[in-house]
Amino acid sequence: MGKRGKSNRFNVFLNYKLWLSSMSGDGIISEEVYTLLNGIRDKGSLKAAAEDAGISYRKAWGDLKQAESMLGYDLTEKTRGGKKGGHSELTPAAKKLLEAYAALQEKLDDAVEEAYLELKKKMEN
Amino acid sequence: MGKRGKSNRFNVFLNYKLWLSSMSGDGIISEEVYTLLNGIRDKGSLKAAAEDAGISYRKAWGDLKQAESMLGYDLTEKTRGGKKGGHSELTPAAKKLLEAYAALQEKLDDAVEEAYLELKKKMEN
DNA sequence: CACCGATATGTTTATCTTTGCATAACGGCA
DNA sequence: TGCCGTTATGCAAAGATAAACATATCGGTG
Repeated sequence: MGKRGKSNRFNVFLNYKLWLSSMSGDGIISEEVYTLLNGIRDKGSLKAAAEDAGISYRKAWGDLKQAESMLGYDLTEKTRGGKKGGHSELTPAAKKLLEAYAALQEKLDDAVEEAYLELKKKMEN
Repeated sequence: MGKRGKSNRFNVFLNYKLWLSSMSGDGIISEEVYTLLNGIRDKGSLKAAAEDAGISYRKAWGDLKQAESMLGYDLTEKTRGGKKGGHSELTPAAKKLLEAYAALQEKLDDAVEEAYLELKKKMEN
């Protein structure tokens, strides 16, 4: 600590959350869906992706379904039965979305970090 | 519509939400608190600010209290009784926070808008 | 000093979200 | 053909969040 004792540090973090929504406002595509899609790409299974994301399969399935209905096209191609019981994989559209979303997120992470530092500076002076 | 019929418009909006949180993760200062502070500044009353914000007085009061406890200093100076039953006003620290937050929000609004347009372009090509 | 309107706060309801449970379909494989 | 693991989906239970309700306190003012 400085010679004037405790400094007025702004000990608070800035967080943000992104989501896509339909014009009508109902239904969203949250970062959770983004996480799920990543998981599906890596694991080939919605069940595994849900577990990785720490949410119930029931919810993961519902969220994904809603996202697809909102966009108007499928994000996953899923099969039941077969050697491993079934599997899921991303459609080309989903891959495109993931790529675009990753770029968006990176850009916003930077913007938020920058904005936070400015806020902090203002609050600490 | 173009000659090839329906175009693949990306008819989805990008939304975002900001909040400040303590390091420990518990407790947040959401945009709601920002709205409340603005209302208090304009109306001189937490009750009125809560109504304007469309939330219950009970919640507004609790949110504000939590925000103050998180920051470690008061954002409002409140009195009970008196000619108008009581009133609330912002502390200098709160005014500073509001200013800083407004600047932050403007900057991020721009960043999000820009990022959205890029996303849209990528998804529509 | 009784009244008014706002702050202050505990307690109970209501609402919304997520999980959990149950059940079915599917298709390789032993 | 019976078993396995996954997708698919309805429904009830549990948890989280916010609203409502109930008081109490305070200090001008009529």
